[in-house]
Amino acid sequence: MTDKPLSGRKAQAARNDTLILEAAHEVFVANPEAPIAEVAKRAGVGISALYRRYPSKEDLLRKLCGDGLARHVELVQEAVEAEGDVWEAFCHFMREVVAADTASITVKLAGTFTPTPDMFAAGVAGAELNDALMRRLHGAGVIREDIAIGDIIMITESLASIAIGDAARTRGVRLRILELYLQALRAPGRGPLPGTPVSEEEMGVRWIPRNAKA
Amino acid sequence: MTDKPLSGRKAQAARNDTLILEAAHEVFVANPEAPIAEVAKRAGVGISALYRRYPSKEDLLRKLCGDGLARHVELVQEAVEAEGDVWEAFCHFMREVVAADTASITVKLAGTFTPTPDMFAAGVAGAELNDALMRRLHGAGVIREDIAIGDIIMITESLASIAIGDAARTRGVRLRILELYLQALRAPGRGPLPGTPVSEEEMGVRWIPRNAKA
DNA sequence: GGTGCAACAGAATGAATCGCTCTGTTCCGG
DNA sequence: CCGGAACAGAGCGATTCATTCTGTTGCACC
Repeated sequence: MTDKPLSGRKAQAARNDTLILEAAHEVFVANPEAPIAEVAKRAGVGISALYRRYPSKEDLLRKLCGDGLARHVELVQEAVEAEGDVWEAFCHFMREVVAADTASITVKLAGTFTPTPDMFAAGVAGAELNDALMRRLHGAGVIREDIAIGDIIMITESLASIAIGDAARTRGVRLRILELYLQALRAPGRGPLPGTPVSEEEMGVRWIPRNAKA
Repeated sequence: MTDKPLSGRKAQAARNDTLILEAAHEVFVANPEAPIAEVAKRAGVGISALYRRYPSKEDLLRKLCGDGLARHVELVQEAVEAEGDVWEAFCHFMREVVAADTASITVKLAGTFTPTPDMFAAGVAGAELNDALMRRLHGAGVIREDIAIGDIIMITESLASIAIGDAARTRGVRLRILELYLQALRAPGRGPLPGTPVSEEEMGVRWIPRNAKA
């Protein structure tokens, strides 16, 4: 049982695993309502290769969203635990979030499937880490005092909506605009902000599946 | 021929005109692919009331988008011609753009219909006015030097993507985040921006209808 | 009080889309 | 040469939606 060549059908299967996930990510970020056939085409495989792995489209979506969420939680954790300059850790975190496109996936796909308990758990864990991150930033006095976590989330989501040209160009532009945000977020602010930040409950609504009748 | 009461069927018809447009705006901003029946329901009229006014869904979309574009051009013009504080005029302009939701409509609907020559003309006029506005801002030295019009457009579009709670709440949050942007845009910046602004050509692509085969 | 018609509501239609299943094919391991 | 895992993609059935069609209503005018 060597594991280098892993030749033949097995190899193709293993390759297809990641091929499919990558294709699905690209396709569904570009268009959350894309047909499953488009994912297959992008991955260069047949439809049955998809259904062999996931019992239904919803399952694939769930997997994708779960991965995105997990990655996001990972990034927040890193930011919370990072040693050294607190502000730099935050900037790095934000750039990573934009680059990994985790906000795109979670926001655009939210409501297209019924979440699993695991995802709820991850969501809760993420929320707590978010709070920890904010406390850390405020404690160090590096971020404007009137900024709450809801603002940060709105920012990442608004950045995720930017799409122009190909994926690389899109990322470049998002990172450019992100820099504007970062400079604006840094304490002290140049002036007060109107309104109130978005609260946890306001965001939670999005996770209920959009099937119920009016 | 009094024109106050304008009783009976005529009155209802006139009322329906605006009712339908408002409903269509709300519905399509919330979901650009919404069925025409939803617009009818929101407007509280039957489907035939729509088809009496617009030959097809595409025509309605065009009308909506055209109106949004026209309004946008109006706002830019005001900003360019405004007397007094240049920066204040710009801030006012941005707040109006966010409040009027013109970016939402034009971006989300772009590509869902074939544009008319008029719309191209309006687009060109708008682009020129945009440039004039930027020249004015840079001339007065109130905006960061490294900001181009493409950045401003990305900003308005990213703001337009924010949606949470009802329309009023959404607008409040957008205005809040806008304030962050405005503070970041004000000269002098706190640091350089990476990448390059989005160019005119990059944006133009979106207006070609999304029908052609791959 | 009847008549024509503009304006309307909403059901019926026909075309398209899409998730999923099913049939047949390929190619590796033994 | 055989069995079966893995696959490609056509076909099916359900759903969705733009548009059309069939009445219905109420106003203006006689």
